[in-house]
Amino acid sequence: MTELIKNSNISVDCVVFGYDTNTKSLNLLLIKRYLESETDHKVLVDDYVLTGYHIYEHEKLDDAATRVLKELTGLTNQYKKQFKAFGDPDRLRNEKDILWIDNEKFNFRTVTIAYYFLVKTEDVDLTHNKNQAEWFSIHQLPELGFDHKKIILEAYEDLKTKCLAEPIIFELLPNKFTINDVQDVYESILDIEIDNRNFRRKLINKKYIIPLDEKQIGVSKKPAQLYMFSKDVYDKMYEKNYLINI
Amino acid sequence: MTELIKNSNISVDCVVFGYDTNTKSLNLLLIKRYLESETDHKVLVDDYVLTGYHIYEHEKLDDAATRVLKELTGLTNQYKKQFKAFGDPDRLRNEKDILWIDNEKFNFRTVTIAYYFLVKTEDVDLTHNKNQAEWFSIHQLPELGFDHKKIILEAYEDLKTKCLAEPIIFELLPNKFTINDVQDVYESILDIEIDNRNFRRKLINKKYIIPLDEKQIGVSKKPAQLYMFSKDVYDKMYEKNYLINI
DNA sequence: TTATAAAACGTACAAATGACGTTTGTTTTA
DNA sequence: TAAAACAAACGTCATTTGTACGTTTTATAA
Repeated sequence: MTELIKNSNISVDCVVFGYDTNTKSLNLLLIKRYLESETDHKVLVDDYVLTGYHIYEHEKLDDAATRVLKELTGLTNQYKKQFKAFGDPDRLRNEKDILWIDNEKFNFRTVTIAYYFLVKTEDVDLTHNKNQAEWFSIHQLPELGFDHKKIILEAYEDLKTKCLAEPIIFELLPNKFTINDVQDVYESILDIEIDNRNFRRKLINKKYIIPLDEKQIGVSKKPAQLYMFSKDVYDKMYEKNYLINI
Repeated sequence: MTELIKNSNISVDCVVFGYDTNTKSLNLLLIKRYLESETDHKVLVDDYVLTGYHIYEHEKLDDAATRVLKELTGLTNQYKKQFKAFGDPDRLRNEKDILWIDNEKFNFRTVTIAYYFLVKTEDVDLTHNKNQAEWFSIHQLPELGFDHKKIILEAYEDLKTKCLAEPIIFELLPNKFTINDVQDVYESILDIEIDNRNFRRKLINKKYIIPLDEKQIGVSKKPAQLYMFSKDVYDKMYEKNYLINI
């Protein structure tokens, strides 16, 4: 970590998706932006933004995103995807969207490389963070600064597509989970209802969904069978099936 | 179009995929890079690169990519996808990979926003181009400069995934095509063999594959039925099917 | 002991897929 | 002019997968 590239016009922005096992909901981690004018203390902006920062001189893009996530959540080794770059010349040029960095006005064109991360909300300790970070339901977003609403919506679309094609869903689950836990995550992300009986059969038949010699404990009804996901088995058995799905 | 951002460290690079109906092959448009040292005229680089250029001050990223494609091929309105940004700090720092722009050495870190385009090779007139542009089979690429091999391979992977999920294949076909034409494109892109009888049945049953009152002309065997693709019908009937395919 | 409710299993049918064989129709050649 | 050649187009069948439900099991709580 050395210093910032002078006058850098490249940044990373992180869309942090957090799944909350308790509420069974997909959430988004945003930080409060609250700025007053220097002269009359009138509130200029009072909204939320994604976390992002400029890239250090000798830093890879991926590493910059990882660093930003760590600063925000303390987490490392989370699932990460670079999904799009945003760089329209006017994307930071709204009257109210003047960005302040180290007390300097910063409103020239900035290209941001946008990433999304998958985390479990329970893993994040918001009180340890210097930013005013909060979780928001993906379906009830607050007022957002810059073009961050657009970035979020594109990240969400990408996530939905991705979770249908690859087993990233298990990034949001504990090591030991029930079939219904998996269904809950799918339903939260995709915002759909799934037939439990068919879903259960489909999942149980996967070789990489491995039943454990354990059941749920501390539940007030019939405890469910616990399973784990084996990435090894998945990777070994997996060969791209060229199913033309148009 | 105004002037370049001074000391800009952002560029676009274009991966131009071209389908050749005659050879039934997927090709890539690359430009020759040939540089000698100033002192002893030793050949420093003699390889190929993608076309790319820096972004004008008031230009959107997408527009920059479109401009680069037009300068290279004369084509506009081609299918375009921004698929990844590449910006590792050392990506242009190889000894031989010094980039010259307007006779000035340019070797600091540059982030490039990479796009791919789909074109028909027959639409491109290479002689009209000031660059030494050539088509290469996707399976027989020449020596490539910078990190362009990596960029190409990632573009190709993205294309393969994309063409399985969305009907972008028709961007590579004439308005009127036969079922076998479509199969040829899939086989070229995915590098697989498809059973013609099953493929034909599958395609004919799609409502947006519309049979015309026309057949092939000038063929030396039984002329095939011609079809067209209706994007209207596709868009109307299409609702995302949440088929979990893990 | 029984009621409860989620977990887990089962059935029936429709639709899609995969692996083939057969027929059709046009052009070429014998 | 008939036959050969060959791609186009159609057909069959077993298997898998998807969809829509009904039923049984089982641990806990009343």
